[in-house]
Amino acid sequence: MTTSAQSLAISDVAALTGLSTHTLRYYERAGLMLHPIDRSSTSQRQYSEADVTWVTFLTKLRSTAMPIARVRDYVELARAGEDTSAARLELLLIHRMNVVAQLEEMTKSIAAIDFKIATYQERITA
Amino acid sequence: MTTSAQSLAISDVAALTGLSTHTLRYYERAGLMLHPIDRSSTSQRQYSEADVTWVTFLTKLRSTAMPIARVRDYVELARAGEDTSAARLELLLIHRMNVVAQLEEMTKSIAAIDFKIATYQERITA
DNA sequence: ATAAGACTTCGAGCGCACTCTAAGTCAAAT
DNA sequence: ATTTGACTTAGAGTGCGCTCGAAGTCTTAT
Repeated sequence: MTTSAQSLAISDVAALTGLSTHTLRYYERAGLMLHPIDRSSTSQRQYSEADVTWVTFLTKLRSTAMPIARVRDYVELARAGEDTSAARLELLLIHRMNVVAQLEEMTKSIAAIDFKIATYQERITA
Repeated sequence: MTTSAQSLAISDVAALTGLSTHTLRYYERAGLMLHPIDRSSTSQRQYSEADVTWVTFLTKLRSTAMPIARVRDYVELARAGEDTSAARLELLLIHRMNVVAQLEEMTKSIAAIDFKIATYQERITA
């Protein structure tokens, strides 16, 4: 239900990002968007390309387990203007450390699972 | 509060595994243990080394986002006896695929985050 | 002997992140 | 003209995984 080359309907954004329209509205309500999404004359949301770019980045933060509240902190800094760059950088660097720790833990876990898998495979082929 | 060299109190297991005593009891109630944990004469739980080994593996499954219900499926297979080995192997192999997919997604996400971090660092040093 | 503290049970409560419902408006298709 | 289906809102409901509370028992230290 695209209304122009420049603006996308919520269903388009849902299709592009893999989020449901419910979730997109929820994210906006939860203060995770950089600004309220533009509305048509009939008050339907009109997403810009930049909005989609942001939603896409947002899903990267979420898929690395950044809590909604932290994303909101980041967004509030972004809305506060250019002089919060250092604070936003710090927030991302701290998050990056968490992600690296998660990856390490998962890597250790998969090694344990692989070990178990190997014992099953030996047992079964025997 | 260890009661012997062979059996461990719930608080010991909590300390060893990083889980809370509440969580250990919850896991048992939820059917995630291979069998009910032995009790002392005063009905306090007495964990064996094998129990701790299992809890440790269980935390590996959980830390790779295996749902409680799937862990329970695995445990029920294990309880059903030796001839469910193939089914347990299959369950672990499917889980392994999920974990690899998660790792890939997180790796893509961290790349996007790193890109963003780099733009902040350029902006700040400029 | 008494007090402190760890244990027990069962069930309720919580936090997170959606996810859905209901009632209503609007636009495009037949 | 009417039906279909997507959209809107506010608020309630859901599912998961714990997490806690209350009331009581038992052990250990003073």
